[in-house]
Parts: sequence; structure tokens; C-alpha cells
Amino acid sequence: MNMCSDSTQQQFSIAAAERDTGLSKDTLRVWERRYGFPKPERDHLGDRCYSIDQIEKLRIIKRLLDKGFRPGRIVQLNLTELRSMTQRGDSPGEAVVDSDLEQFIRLIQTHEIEELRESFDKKLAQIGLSAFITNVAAPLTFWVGEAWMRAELQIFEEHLFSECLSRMLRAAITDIAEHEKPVDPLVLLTTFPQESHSLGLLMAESIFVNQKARCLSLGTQTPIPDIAQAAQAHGAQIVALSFSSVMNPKQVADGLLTLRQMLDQKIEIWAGGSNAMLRRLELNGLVVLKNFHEISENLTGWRQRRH
Amino acid sequence: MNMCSDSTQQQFSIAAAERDTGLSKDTLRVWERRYGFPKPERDHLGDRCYSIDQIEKLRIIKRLLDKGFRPGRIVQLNLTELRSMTQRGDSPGEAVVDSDLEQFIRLIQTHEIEELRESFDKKLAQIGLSAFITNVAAPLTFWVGEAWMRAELQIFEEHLFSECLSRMLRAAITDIAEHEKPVDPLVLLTTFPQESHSLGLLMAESIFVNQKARCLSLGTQTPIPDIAQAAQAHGAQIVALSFSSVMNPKQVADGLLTLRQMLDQKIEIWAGGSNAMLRRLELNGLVVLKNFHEISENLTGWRQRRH
DNA sequence: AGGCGGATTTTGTCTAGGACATAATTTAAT
DNA sequence: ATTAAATTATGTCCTAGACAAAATCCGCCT
Repeated sequence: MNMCSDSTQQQFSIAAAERDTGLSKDTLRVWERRYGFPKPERDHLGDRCYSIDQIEKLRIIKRLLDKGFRPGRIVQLNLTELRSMTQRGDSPGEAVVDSDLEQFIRLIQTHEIEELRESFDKKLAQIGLSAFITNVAAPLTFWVGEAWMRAELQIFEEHLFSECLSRMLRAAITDIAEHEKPVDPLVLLTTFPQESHSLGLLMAESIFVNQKARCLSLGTQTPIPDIAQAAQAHGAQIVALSFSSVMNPKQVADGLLTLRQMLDQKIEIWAGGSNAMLRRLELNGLVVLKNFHEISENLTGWRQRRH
Repeated sequence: MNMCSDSTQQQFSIAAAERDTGLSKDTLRVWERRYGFPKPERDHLGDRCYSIDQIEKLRIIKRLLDKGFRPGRIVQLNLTELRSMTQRGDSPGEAVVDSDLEQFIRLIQTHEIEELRESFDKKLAQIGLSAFITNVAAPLTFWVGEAWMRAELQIFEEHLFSECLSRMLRAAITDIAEHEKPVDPLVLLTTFPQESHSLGLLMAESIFVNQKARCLSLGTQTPIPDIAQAAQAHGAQIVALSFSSVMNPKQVADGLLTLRQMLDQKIEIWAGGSNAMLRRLELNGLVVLKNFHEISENLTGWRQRRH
């Protein structure tokens, strides 16, 4: 049993490391064997004790892996080198930040939650829900993740932002539901068991509801057989799933295949999110949504197909 | 690499089993070694292939463990024996179900979500938020868990119920926030990284908000150092945490100890939820809340202490 | 009977190093 | 320049042993 619990001066057991980095115990051990990092201290029982610095580095590496980097190359690098990698890659980095977004960013950084909420509301009233999600919510969420990696934002600030946005979207959804009568298709929304990010799902639901689709959300983390059951029970015509990069790509592919087999062929699966697997995966009866705009497009298409 | 993925006819890899049962791979392997259950088939590589029946049994066993049973005794039993154990134990079983609850239960079982939502709203308007949580939301949540174990309710029905209740509570919270001006204390609400159940947290927040406390929710799964940082940054006076029985009791104790050390002594930690560890744990500067009613009591106490 | 302290069993998590499928990359051949 | 084949990189699985912490049992004393 591990002696270097969290409690003693910033030391993390391998279980704590797994929980806080999202890298499995097996992966942590095999990296140590192969690449020599992380090489944690050992307690008097020979159990690994990760330092807070190692955990932080591992968290950054995890995010870079999600962006397509490979461990063998980046594991050796130091913190500054890792942070500089954010700029590189497919995205143009912070140059993309719209001037409109800057005010929101400032409010996040200064923890002015109330003001952030008000600005959100104002903006929403100005540009409407769809545009708000495409032009504000989505890019801001992306920016927040990047900023964290550049050490410009704390994790709790990310949580605050996420919570604030969630509440806004939920309110918007309720609001629309009260005023407009939805029509077909009936869309079942949820995520796979490993996936706990609810923000993507919520943004998708907002778009669907805004287009007057009937939505039924199961929340996050529904076991796959139960997704199928729910879809059949309620006569859903579309099952919409959200996959962030925290989910293991293999399990994404695996799960989608299983679900496709369990589900009536008439029911479509629509999958969106930042998970790398979605860009590679091709499967009959699976619609991969590259961005929020494609939800509207596909919805129009679906409705035309059914007259 | 595992060949018996989810996709082939109801076979689960050990990773899928872990994800769907909440029991770690290590535990699954050591149970097999010691008790002879679960004894999964092997694929051509020697990798474990759990059947759907084994998974279901494991899920029930997991819930019984959370209630205080021990694996050595119950692992051997068959499904009917396991299900009958629900009645036994400290709780009087379904006899406790209030006649008022029956209508809600029926609506859950028949998937009448719209009607459930309306009934909730009506009841809430009738008895007020505090009473609604203590007399309806909390017992109903408990009942839903039990009913699942007795195979009277599907998991997706549990999700639907949970989502429906969530939305209601969030709406209620927003509603109060718009009409009443909150006062001290400032309460920071969140859960530890492993804990993804947001319902308990939401019920707690409802009570707090209803008592005019200023609430700041980080949502679920905030890393422990970040909880401490957030509390300091916002000058929170109370950190409120929710622990369901899905969380490993050791990690609960460990985490609370760590957090207590990181936090200013003046900041109180209030912990509630069904996790078994809370009943055993004693720690200076930690308030364990046995039920929702104690939130109000302790809040009154806190305010009196500060005049 | 009932409570207490120590011995014993139960339980979960950690260790090590080996294996191998799959994915990604490099090399060779057309 | 493209495609195919070989190679390397990577994560997850395997076995089996160890040990602390928690729970239970047991004998003793009141």
C-alpha cells in the first residue's frame, strides 16, 4: 500500500497520478521503463512517488498527445519547450482570437464571474444562439484550453468558465423549450462512459433545440447498451454523441462500432467533438460532425430526406 | 491487444469491464485469482472476455460493496440472492416509499419525462425548495438506485430521471439568484476528480442558495490543489464537497486530508454524500453532513458564530 | 453478558518484466 | 511520385508475488 499519499508534501501515488493526468498506470510505468520519464521517487516500500512538477509536466504532455504529438518525441523535453509547442501545429494559435473575445478572456482572468455572465447574456441577445455558440462559446472553449497549457490560466478558472457557460446554455435551452414547439427528428444526446465533458454536448443540444429539433438528453456517461435501449424506447431518430480528447481513441472506435451494431439501421449516429479518432473513422450509418455549423446543415438534410 | 472488443456479441474486455462496473482491473484480476469469480472466457491471445451476465452481476456487487458488504461473502452468490440483499441491511427498503413519491416513480417507469417535469414543478411550488429536496429529490434518488438493483429500472431511466431533476434544480437556483441578494458565507462547491455525480452537489447548492448563501460552483472533478487555489482566490469561507459511493473511500480520506492541509484553517470544509468513508472520518476543520437538513443547521450556526 | 487488546484474515493496490496487436513511420520497389 | 513491405513505436494486457490497512475473530477480564 502506498505510503506517499497526496497528503505528505506534494507527493502523488501512482493512483493519484493516473487520476490527475489521465494517463493510465500501465502507461506511466511503461514510459518510465522506456523513456526514463517520469522517474518518480520511491517510498520505503518501493512504491512510486510522483512530484507535483512531474504531474504538471505529465498533464501538459497529455494535452499535446491529444493534439497528435507522440510521446517518444516530447517526453524528454522540458516545460518551456513543451509550452512553446502550443503555437505550432495546425491551429494558428492565439492570432485567431477575435477582438470580441478579448473582453470575455479578460473577465475570465480576473475572475469576474458575474460580469462574465452578464456579457454572455448581452452577446447572446445581440447575435442569437447559433452564432453565439459558433463564434463565442466554441472558440472561447478552445482558447481556454490553450491558455491553460501556456500557464496563463489556472485549472479552476477553466472550471469557472465552463460552469458559467453551462448555466447560460441551459437557461437558453429552457427558454427556447418554453416558447417553441419542437418537431422531428427526436435527437437523443449523451456521451460514452469515459467521457465526462458535458459542455460539448450542451452546445450541440443548444443548436438542435434552436433548430426546433426534439431533444432528449441523458447527460454524460451512459453505458453503450443503455444508449441503444433508450433510443429504441423513445423512438429516437438520431443519437448524438460528443467526444472530447480525454477519451481513449480506441475506445471511441470500439464503442461506436458496438453501438452501431446494437442500433436499428434507421437510427443515425451523429458524432462530434475534438477527439482525434473522429477524423479517421469511417463507418456506415455514422455522421461525423466537424463543427457546430454542420449540425444545422445535416439537420436540414435529414428533414429534406424525410420530406 | 484485446480481441474480444465490445463489438463482438456482448463480450467485454477487461478495460470495458472496469469502465462499466467501476471495479479496477487489478481488483477484477485478484477476485478471479482468489474467489474464482468473475472467471471470464479467454480470446486466442489469452485476454479476458467478460460476458454481459458477468458484467451485470459485477455491477450489482459493486453497489452492494458500496453499502458495506464484503466481496468474499457475496461474490459467490447468484443474481437472485444478490438482489434479495437489497431489502436487508440498515434501510427499511421500499416500505419507506411515501405515497407522494409513487406518482413520480410511475412517471419515471413509463418514461413520461414531460409529465415528470411538470409534476416536479407543481410539487416544488407547493412545498418549497428545501422541503422538495429533503422529501422528494433525495428519497427519490435513493429509490431509483435501489430499483435499478432490483432490476425494476433501466440505467437509462436513471439517467433520464437524473437529467430531469438536474434541470429543475438549476432552474430553481437561477430563479432564486435573480430575486434574492445573497449574503455571507461565500461557499465554494465542487467534487474531487474521481467524483462525477453532480446531482448531490446541485441539491446542496439549492439548499445553500435557498438560505441566501453566496455560491460559487466549480462543477465536478476539480483537482485538489485547484480547489484550494480557487478558495483562496475568491475568499471562500466554506468549501462544500459531495461524495457519492462511486468514489474510492481511501481516496476520499486521502484527498480530504490533503485539502485540509492546503487550505487556510479559517476556511471550513463541509462534506456530504453517501460515501461510506464520511461516516468514519474525523478530521479537525471538517464538518460531515449526514443529510441535507444539516446544511441549514450548520449554516445558521456558522452565521451565529460570526454574529 | 459486554467491552477491550491483540492475533488473524480479508482486501485492494502496488510491484516487475514479458508479450503482442495496432498504429505510425521508414524503407524499398515499382 | 506512389504504393507496398518492413520496421519501430506505443499502449494494454498478462502472471504472480508482496504488503499495509481494514475488518473480523478470539480470548481475556470485568
